[in-house]
Amino acid sequence: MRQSDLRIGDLARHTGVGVATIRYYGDVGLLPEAGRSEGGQRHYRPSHVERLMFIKHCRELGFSQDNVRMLLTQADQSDASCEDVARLAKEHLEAVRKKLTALQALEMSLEDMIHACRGGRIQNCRIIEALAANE
Amino acid sequence: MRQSDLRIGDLARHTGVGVATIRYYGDVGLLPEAGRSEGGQRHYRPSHVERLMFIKHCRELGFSQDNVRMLLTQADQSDASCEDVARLAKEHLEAVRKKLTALQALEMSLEDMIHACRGGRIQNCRIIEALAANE
DNA sequence: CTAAGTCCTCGAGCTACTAGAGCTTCAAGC
DNA sequence: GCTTGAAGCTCTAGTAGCTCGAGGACTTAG
Repeated sequence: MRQSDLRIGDLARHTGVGVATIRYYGDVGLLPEAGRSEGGQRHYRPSHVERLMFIKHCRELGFSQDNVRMLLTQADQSDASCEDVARLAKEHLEAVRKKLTALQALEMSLEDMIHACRGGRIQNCRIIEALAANE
Repeated sequence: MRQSDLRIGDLARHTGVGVATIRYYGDVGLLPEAGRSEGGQRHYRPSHVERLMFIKHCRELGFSQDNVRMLLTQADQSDASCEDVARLAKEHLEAVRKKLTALQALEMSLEDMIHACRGGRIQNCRIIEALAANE
């Protein structure tokens, strides 16, 4: 274990990623396997910090694990064109926009339902009616 | 099996809910258990169609299974006040709005990243840079 | 009676973690 | 050197809400 190495808890504090999640990322191959102490405890190099932050940012932006994997692979090929990266990002943006549209529609429906409700009994409740409607 | 009863496939076609999903709703108690033929095949009454449509609408509006369960319970109490229903709907609307806000922020971040990218190599890629950034 | 279509159960798989049980290792203080 | 408490380890299972597949049984038209 070198001076600059971190134990899993330190890495967690440095990055804001939970200990269990870090182990999980190792298991699924997002984060390269850490070195081990004689007792079996993981120790991480500074490169792990960078990589984990990269992963964290990707996840915060909503990229799936598979996409993160691709982005990591790309990030390692410094000579390659960044075409694929841009495409991935654009596709993801498209997906986000679709979700936004869907959510907005949903927001409106809910608003309508709620505004229609004037209190009272279930049997006259507009919300229940709306949910039960055949169309 | 009465004239008006439906087999699971018919119910699926009538409601647009998949066969496996209908069975699943039965298993988890959202949809009351169907009657069975001598050979063990389910047959559904018209009331099942109504209930399933109700569930479908709820799910389309993004209510969780637990919330759907509550809404169903309420819907059955025609004399009860619709207060709880309205509260549930409002809470859900709030949750939807929060998601919307988060997604919009995400959309902007992605847009910024994508606009910053001018093509070229990974080593100069602004997207990768943004993802790798320490802050 | 047969064949095609539909249905049955049971178990596993999906995403991306998260929590807990039961045990071991590490490091600081005495 | 010893103790002790924090932190680490592995493994299993659980979360939400379905979805799919295997292997077999039922149903119904011809």
